[in-house]
Amino acid sequence: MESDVLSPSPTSRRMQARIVDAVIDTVAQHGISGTTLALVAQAAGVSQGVLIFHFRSKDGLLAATLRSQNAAYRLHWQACLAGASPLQQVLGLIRADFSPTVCSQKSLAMWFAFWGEASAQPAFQSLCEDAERDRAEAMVQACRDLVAQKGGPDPELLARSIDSLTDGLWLQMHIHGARMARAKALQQAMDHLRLMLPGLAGEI
Amino acid sequence: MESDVLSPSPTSRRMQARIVDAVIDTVAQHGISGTTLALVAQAAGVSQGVLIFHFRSKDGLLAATLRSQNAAYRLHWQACLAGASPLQQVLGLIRADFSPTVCSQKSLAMWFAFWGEASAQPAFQSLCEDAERDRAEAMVQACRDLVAQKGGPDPELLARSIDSLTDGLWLQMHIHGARMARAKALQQAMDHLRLMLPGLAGEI
DNA sequence: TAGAAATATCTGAGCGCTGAGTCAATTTAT
DNA sequence: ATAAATTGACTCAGCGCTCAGATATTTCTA
Repeated sequence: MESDVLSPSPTSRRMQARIVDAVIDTVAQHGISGTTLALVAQAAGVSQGVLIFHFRSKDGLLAATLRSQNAAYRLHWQACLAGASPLQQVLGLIRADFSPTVCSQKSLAMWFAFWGEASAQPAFQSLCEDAERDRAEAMVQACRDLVAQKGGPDPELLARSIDSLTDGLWLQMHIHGARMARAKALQQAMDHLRLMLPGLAGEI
Repeated sequence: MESDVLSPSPTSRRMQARIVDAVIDTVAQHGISGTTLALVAQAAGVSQGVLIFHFRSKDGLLAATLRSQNAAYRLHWQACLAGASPLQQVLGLIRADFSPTVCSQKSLAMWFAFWGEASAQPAFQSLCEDAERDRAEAMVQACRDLVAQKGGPDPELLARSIDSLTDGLWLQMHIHGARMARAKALQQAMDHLRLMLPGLAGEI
């Protein structure tokens, strides 16, 4: 049986997760061009052969890692939606993007590494695209509900502004490292939101 | 004589510029991990040896390319400042980020390729950092002047919001390719600016 | 239930190939 | 004439990936 996404035994699943973690560490530290099977195997504490056994090729390994992180990211922001008020949904989506899990130095380095290679690897491109699009739709929906309830600017403009802002803050956190800390970025995002929703300043 | 940045003869300078152009094309198309001396040499129409002769190593070649693009970017936005009113400066800085030269698909692909490798290559990191910082300072100054003259929110918040927004739009243009076109991104940035400066909506 | 057979997982030495960098020879500029 | 610039064949370290065999896990049988 092919050891792809389908039918992984528990043993296999655990090993694959361990390898994916090692890929993230390695990519974050060495970039994609510096990531070799030897380094990943060493980081995971296994032999090189097992990487190919589970993922067929280096590209398969990278794609699986990207899919895995996509899924984790999605679960993370979706958790903020259920049963929350529109305002809480918007705030939750923003906070989710600045939570320690999602935007650690390591995580950012990994995302940017993949984004950097996306134009060269169409497979990466579409995976990256999907992740962002679903989340953007959720933000538009939350903003529509919020504006319908409490007033404010055009909800689509608001949603896209928030998305662009958080993306931009990610870029700055990545480039400036410790000089643009997570807390500072979140603060900035919230200040910005207050500016765009002056009527709700008290509630933010 | 070392053929570094110092003392390039006209012949040398022309060849180096030609090689740097080839690097940009190659990196944009194949990513940094897919960029080889052979590909760059082919794109430039020269032999591999000459790349090493002028830039010592592949890393030297990439670093020189990044420096060159940094300088071009800086010249480009600085041209919008001289003798312009504060509002025109702010608008000019924004427009500069969305001009065809600066944010073509190729250019974006190159920047993201380098940003992706920045965490692995400290040399890239600091080069990327410098470029953004100077431009951010110019934006803060322009916003201070603008707010002093025409009123508005806290100028530093305004400046950082604009910077984050444009960075985020770059990310979206890069990831979504044709689906987030340059004109649309610029439109979005301007809509956003009107939202933050309602008093100046008529002038934007 | 024990234990054998079958399958799934894992190892690590090794293979073929590619890519960065060298260098002696040649061409071009001063 | 001298130095600078360029070539392209070459080296060799290191890469992705293979594979024969070892080990663990599951399934079958009595």
